[in-house]
Amino acid sequence: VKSVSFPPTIRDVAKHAHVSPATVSRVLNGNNGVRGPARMSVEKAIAELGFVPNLNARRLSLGKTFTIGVISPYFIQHSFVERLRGIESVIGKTEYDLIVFNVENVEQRDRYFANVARRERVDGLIIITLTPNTQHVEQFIRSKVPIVLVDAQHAKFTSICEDSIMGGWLATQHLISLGHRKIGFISDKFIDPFTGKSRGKLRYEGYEKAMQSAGLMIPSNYVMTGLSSRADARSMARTILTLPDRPTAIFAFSDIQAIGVMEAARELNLRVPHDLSVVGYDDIEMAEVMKLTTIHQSLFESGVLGAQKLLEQIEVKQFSNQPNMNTGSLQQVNIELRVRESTIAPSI
Amino acid sequence: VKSVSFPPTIRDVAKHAHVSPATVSRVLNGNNGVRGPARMSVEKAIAELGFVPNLNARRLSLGKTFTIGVISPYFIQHSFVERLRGIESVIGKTEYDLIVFNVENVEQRDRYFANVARRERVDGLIIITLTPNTQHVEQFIRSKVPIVLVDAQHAKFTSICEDSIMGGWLATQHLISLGHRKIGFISDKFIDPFTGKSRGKLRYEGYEKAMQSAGLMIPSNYVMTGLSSRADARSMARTILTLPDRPTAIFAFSDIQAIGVMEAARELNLRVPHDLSVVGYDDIEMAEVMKLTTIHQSLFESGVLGAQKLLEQIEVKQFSNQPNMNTGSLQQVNIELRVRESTIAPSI
DNA sequence: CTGTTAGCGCCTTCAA
DNA sequence: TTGAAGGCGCTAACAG
Repeated sequence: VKSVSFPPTIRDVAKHAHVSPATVSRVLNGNNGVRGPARMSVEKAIAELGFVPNLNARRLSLGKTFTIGVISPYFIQHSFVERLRGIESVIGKTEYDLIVFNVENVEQRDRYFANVARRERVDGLIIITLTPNTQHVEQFIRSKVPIVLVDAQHAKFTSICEDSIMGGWLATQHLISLGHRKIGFISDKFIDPFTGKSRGKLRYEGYEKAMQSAGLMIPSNYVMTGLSSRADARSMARTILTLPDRPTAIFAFSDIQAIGVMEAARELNLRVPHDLSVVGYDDIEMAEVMKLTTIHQSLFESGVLGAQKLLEQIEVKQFSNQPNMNTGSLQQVNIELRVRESTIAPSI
Repeated sequence: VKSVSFPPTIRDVAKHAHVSPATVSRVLNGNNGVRGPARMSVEKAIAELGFVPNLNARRLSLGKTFTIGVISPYFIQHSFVERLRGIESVIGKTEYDLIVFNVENVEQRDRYFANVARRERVDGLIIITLTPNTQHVEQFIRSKVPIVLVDAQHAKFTSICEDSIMGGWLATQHLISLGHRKIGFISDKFIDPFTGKSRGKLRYEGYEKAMQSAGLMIPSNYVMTGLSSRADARSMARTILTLPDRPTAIFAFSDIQAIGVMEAARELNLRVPHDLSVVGYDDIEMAEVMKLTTIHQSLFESGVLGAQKLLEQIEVKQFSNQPNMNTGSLQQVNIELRVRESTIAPSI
């Protein structure tokens, strides 16, 4: 028995099998022709020593990181977990590791965008809910790292998101067809220095379109935007619901906000749905529990799609050294209206 | 201007600053004496070229990975996200990257345990909710990788978890002091080939203790265990609540299960809390929305603690090459009863 | 088909 | 204080 280091290296295996390290490397890396006997003894040695190739050495040698980065704001956001699961379900089956970055403010975002989007850090990057600005875009392009946007959209990058205008329209149209004529809208900020363009703006456009087609007015105080938390939505809803001529229905940007609206209604002794109909967006687990009518979007699937698109781009880049081939493509995720018990015809 | 590769290497910087690579490395790695002028020109060159050291090269050279792994079952579990956030809040401030592994079945778990717990893969490992078995423990010790358990406990490893017996006792005692005498208990499986020992067993012990102290019976059909999902809890609750002599209160292993219980009650036209009191565990966001009485445990804090303990172990290991110094220490996370509107004195 | 050699980018003795 | 040289473990080009 030769002296072997722990963990064993490729050289230990080579000695053990009486071959050269190169040969071991060859059997490791697939089908390059290695003859029967040599291959056998190498495989035997690998098994005996419990050899596993050192990932860092491979990374350095190959100039690949075998790592996919995920940058997302607000890990706590319910939609994030679902998307991460989707991403993981794809990446977990590959040789890539998944490394996550949570960003909570502008500085952190800029730092991560600059430091993570480098060829030596990740082979690909999935950015969730953050829309890169011009400066970021330049950095990204220069870095040549394949990038996919999920729940955000930019002409220069493959983007995965639902048709928010359609979603806004569906939700609003549902309320209109129930007979509502006074419909409020609550959202996160339409534009925000942190996340960039919000999906809320597009959902508003859908809302607006439906209202206009039905010949309905949108009083300016029926529309409020703020932070995306439940508490903020609750306070916005309180404002709208105490208006002299309050709406009979509210469409909220997200389920979390919609639940905030329901809480505000409860505080004001308004029964949902009899006194107030509420529609949310996302169809998180809580929506089902709360029997909230909502727009279902497959968050998990958006993660899956994002990961798949990214892997494709990485592959394309490896074959033809022309990065960012597919960029700008927009992949829409299906959405559909899920009617539950929070919406009903207006009683007033 | 010299020709520089992109991204620039330490050699490019050296040329640019008319010094040797070693000198650059020295200024990079801190306070090793580098004289004023040399240091200045190196720093200038670094800034001008936008040089960032190649992480993989550092990793290989230093034999460190600058990576912390997190292995958890069920990414979707609400508690996971909170804990991950806690972990991230600590690790994000360090030079370590966070790499996540989602395990969904026994094979995957064993594979990750074997492949991830290696010095060349991670500098430390946080394992959530999974109790390692004897074979895993051997592997872990042999690997010399610092490991911390969160929401699980093992004598050989630093463990972070709440006092589940106390929690079970608190919840049950609350119901008893309200006047309940017939109290059911619903839990995930006490022992499971996948996760190992469940916290549920300990919570049961607390429940049992409180019941016994109060001289109350625990009919065997008042206790059920199964999958930890809402749906499974709902079906278990349905069974218990349709018993000829049904309990007036149910204590559930988790908030998610408690909500399943509430749903079952709703289906059976039992009002919560008037006809049935329900207590949960964890205090996830949904618990507040559902006004569920629950045991609050600081999930975020358990992540923070786990990460801190791990970093300590890594540091200790670096100074004295004696790994796993602190092992076996058990760090308890605070818990407290949060009384909301799902519990009330029994009316029957 | 297989061994030898050089190199990925950095860090760290060892001399000077 | 600084430079030269060698090595981390693996892969790939080039001989044989």
